[in-house]
Parts: sequence; structure tokens; C-alpha cells
Amino acid sequence: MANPNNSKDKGQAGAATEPSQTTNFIRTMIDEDLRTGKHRTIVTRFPPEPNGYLHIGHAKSICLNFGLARDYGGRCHLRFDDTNPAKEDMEYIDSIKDSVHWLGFDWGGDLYNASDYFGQLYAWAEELIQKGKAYVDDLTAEQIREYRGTLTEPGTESPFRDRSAEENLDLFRRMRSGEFPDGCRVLRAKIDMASPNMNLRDPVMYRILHASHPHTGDEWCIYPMYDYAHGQSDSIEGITHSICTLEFEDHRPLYEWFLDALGIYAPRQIEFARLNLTYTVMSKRKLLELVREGYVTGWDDPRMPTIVGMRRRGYTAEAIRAFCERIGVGKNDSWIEMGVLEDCVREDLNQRAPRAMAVLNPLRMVIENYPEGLHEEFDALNHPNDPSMGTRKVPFSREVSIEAEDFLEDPPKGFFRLAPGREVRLRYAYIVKCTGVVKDEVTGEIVEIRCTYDPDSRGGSAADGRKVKGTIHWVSATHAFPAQVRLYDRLFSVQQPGSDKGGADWKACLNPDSLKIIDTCRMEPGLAQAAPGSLFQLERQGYFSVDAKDSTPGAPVFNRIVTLRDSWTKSGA
RNA sequence: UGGGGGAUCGUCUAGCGGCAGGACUGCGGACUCUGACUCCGCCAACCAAGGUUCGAAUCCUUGUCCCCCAGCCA
Repeated sequence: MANPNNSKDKGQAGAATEPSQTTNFIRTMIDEDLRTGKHRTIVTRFPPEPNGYLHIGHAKSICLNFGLARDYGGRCHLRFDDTNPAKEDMEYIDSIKDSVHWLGFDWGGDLYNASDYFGQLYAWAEELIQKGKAYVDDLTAEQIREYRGTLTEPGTESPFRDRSAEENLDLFRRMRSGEFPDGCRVLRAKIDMASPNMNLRDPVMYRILHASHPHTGDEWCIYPMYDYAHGQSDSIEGITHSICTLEFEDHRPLYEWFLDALGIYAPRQIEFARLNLTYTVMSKRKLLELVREGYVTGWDDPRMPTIVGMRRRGYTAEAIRAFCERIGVGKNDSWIEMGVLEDCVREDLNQRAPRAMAVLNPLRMVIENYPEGLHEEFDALNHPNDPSMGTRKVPFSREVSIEAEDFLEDPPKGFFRLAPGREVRLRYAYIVKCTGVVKDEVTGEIVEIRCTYDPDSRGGSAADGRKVKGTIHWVSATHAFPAQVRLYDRLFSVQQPGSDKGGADWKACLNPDSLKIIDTCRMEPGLAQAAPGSLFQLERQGYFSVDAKDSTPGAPVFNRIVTLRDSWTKSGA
């Protein structure tokens, strides 16, 4: 079968995403800056730290920043905020680039690293020292914390705060030359130890770290803190609108202090609320913990909210973009319901996924009046609402497998599938009537359904025009092939597993049924050749993808992306 | 008790002194060879109290609640 997953086939460089249809407070601010002539064009940036894999929360930021650049005809830079070599890795850098591209965005030639500016940042640090605005502090990390004061009490000044510019410069240069061990001294901005804003109580600018950096190798043994590097990096790149999350709101005065002290261009920083999604966690620390401790199989486990995980599960870039567009941007702490994301994938997959039939939990059905040894083929629509997707042949024979839950010996009111004496349509095939049930003599379990078929209903429609309410999917027992299906469900069983603060409780909320592996599934023959990564709707079940990692030629493994809406089981039956 | 933010249907989000709109969810119905899709309809909100105004979600005052900040993390 053809692979309809064309999201991966679009050229990366030319990937075009659709313009936003809605406005938000950031766009209002940009409109204002453009209207007043403050800027003629805009430059945004997506600045990840390469210390983990991107997740759906990053996707929100990516869609926001690249989307703004797209809609205003500006640019969006990809910049790695790689100021802490102790935590960063090339593996993450590659993965992040790949995920941004996969999502459909392109930074063109604007790929940067904070580490590109280490030289400039260092020169500026010397400048601040010379201006008496920075000093080398010999206090230990512990002491610095004690001297910082508390939220309600001012801090106290370090005894090293008033060293001369000459002494500071000498010490700082010796820090840089590797004369001192890690942690023995830091460079601090001389601002105000009594500031009500903790960020302004002489923040650390540089620390000694004898670590090899993914980009600069062993060139440096002192590294700038994020707070010292970020604002200037934006400034150097001429970022017009520096969009970040809420927790950096009270860092803004610090960024502005550095920019002002240096007398360089100041971008406008705008903060928005980060994404929270129900039934999952979003913090890198927690995701890393799930990976390290084996609660999931890796960063790309289909249950992870990571881009690589969602991609492997079968989410399309289009669906994720639609989601980011739909949830909007604001400053309220909010929790988006998982149902919104699920609706976005269904909406996208409903259009693009060809249909197929597979029986997850097979129950044998024998059609008593169907000739032994006879095989027929029926034409099935690949998409009921899109004739351009064509048809396929599905083989039929005397013995078929149907979904166990489609038969009930004693059906409740409103159940219109199969039951003793009742008729049901085998999709695209025949109308059959249940004539009996065969049970295991010891367990009493139903092992087989006996039916007769109506030869005049070939293709599924009764010659006499009678209505048959129920239509069920099936596979020919003699033609079907077995395949593994992985039924994924929400990773956590509570809505806000991440809201319990630093507690360890969150892992107790993991959903024990987030993955059910079924090896007894029977699929229609055509599915055997399904390409890795391809997407299908298994009729009446849900949307599935062929796992790109564990499938082998002729033996596809199916991941359930999301179920179909189901107003029957939901009705409580 | 310091500083910085935020409060609009169940959940998100528009609104910028002039009819509180949209999406998701929920409920009801139509259609149906997927109990899917699609279509139609319904339920559902301005944190509170004052004030300004012909008119307030919007402006002012006071209060309440929630989030963030005391890393040599970002």
C-alpha cells in the first residue's frame, strides 16, 4: 500500500506551513511596533538548550516563533543556548535540528550558538570589570547562597565586592587561563544586594568549569551563565522580539541592566505561558527520569510527549502544528486537555489515512452455507469520502475472524452488532445471520460463531432492500496474517501528574495500561507490505502507524495513535 | 511579610468603552456499509465589591485567589 504520510516527503528547506488564523497579545505588540515604525521587519528566535529532546511544549514555542517570522515576513533564528557543557551534548543538538525540520520549519542560514559569542561575551565581561560593574568573588557557592538573603530580607555584600578593577581583571584573566579549579571563584555583576528582585542581587556571570564543550572543545574553562549570555546573544543577532516563557519575566530587568551597562541594542522581551498537557509531564528532568529509569523505552517511546516520540507514534507534523495553533498563546497558567491534541490528530488523519481492516481480538466465525474452498474478493474503498484514494481487493472465505466484542450472546438494548438470531453486515462482503454459538466445554468461553450468509447481499447490500443496522469489520481467516499491535494510551492516569511539585509521587500516577501489546491480531493481507511510518485507519478501531523502528519487511508492527471517537461505549453500554 | 505576573463557559482562547465570539469537551438530533466522518441544535463564562460613564470584561479603587523568584541550571 502507498505511504500517505507525505509530511516526511516535503522538502525541508522549502517546507511551507500555513499562516495563523488567529491573533494573540504578542501579535498585537508586534503590530504596534511595526505601526509606530520601531521596526520595519521582525526577527525572532527559538533558543533551546541542547540538554534534552524537544517536546510538545517546545513545539508550541517553535510554532510561535517561526510562525511569527512566517506571517510577518521576517526571520526566525535557531540558536542553541549552549552555556553549560556539563549538561549538553551533540546528540541533543542533532535531534533538535531534526525535530524543528520535521515540524515543518526552517531557519535557513540563521543557525547560531551562544558559544559563537563566547569571545565577545568575554570581552564585554572585561569591559564591565573595567567600568567597576563586575567583580571576582572568592566566596564558596554555599556562602554566596547565604549572602543572597531571602525573599523578604536583603542580602549582604561579599567582602570581595570592592576589589579594584585591576585586581578583578587580573583574577578574571587567571580564571580564564585555567589557573583555578572548578568552583573556586566566580565573576559577579555588581548590582544591588538589597534588590527586591533576587536576580539583581549580584548575579553570577561566569563560573569555572573545566569541561569540554560540544562546539568550543577545550578552548574555555570558564563559561558564561545563561543570564549573562542570553540578552547579549539576542542583541548581537538583532532579535526584535525575544519571546520566552513566564519564569523569565523577572530576569528581564537583569538582561536590560547588562545591555544598558554595555550600551548595546536591546530587543523587546515578551513572555508567554508554557504549555501544560493533561495526563503527561513536560519537564525535561521528569522525562529524562522516565527514560533513565526504564519506565519508557527511550526518548522516542510512543508514549512520550517528545517530538520524536509523537512522531514515532504516528502524530503528523500537521496535527501538531494545528494543535499549537488551536491552543493559542497567553499568560495564564493553563492546562490543555489531552482531548484537544487527540482531536487534532483525528482531524488530520481522517483525511489522509487510508482505511484497512484488522481484527485485534479475533473470534472465529464459520459461515455454514458458504461453499468450502471457495474464495472471493471484494472491492473495498480506501477512503469512504475520498474516491481519489482508490479501492483495494479483500479476500473472503468460509471462515472469517471478527472482533470478539462485536458478538454478544445476550445483547443490551441498543446493541446492533451480532447476537444469536440477528443479522449484521460484514463490511464490503455479505450480510450474515447468527445461527449458533460454540463454547468451550470446560470454560464455557465462546470459541466460535456459526452463521449463514445471504448470497443475494454480495458487496454488502441486501437484494430485497432490507436495512441492516450493524456493520462490522472482519478478515478472512485463511488469508489474514498475524501482526503485533501496540495499543498506546495516556502515560499517566491522573490529569496533572506534574503538579505535585518536587515530590516523587508523580511516578506513582503512571498509567499501568499505557501500553498493551497484542500478538494475536489478524490483518487483511494487503497490510503485510505496509511501509514503515505509514498511517492507516483500522476501521472502527482507530488510527495506527507502522512502527518505523521495530517493523521488519513483511512483518509490520502497528502503533495505535489514537482511537476513533466512540459514542457507543461512551454511552455506558 | 519582598519583588514579578495572572484571573472570561468544564478546558483553552478572542475582546482593547458599544450585542461576551470561536475551539475542544458534554448533551440532543439528522445521515451512515466505520456506533467513524459530516451536518444541525443545545448547555455553558467576564474572581468579588465599590466607583467613573448614557453604556464597563475593558477605565479607576479596594479586596480575594493562583503562579513564578532565594542554582556556580536554563
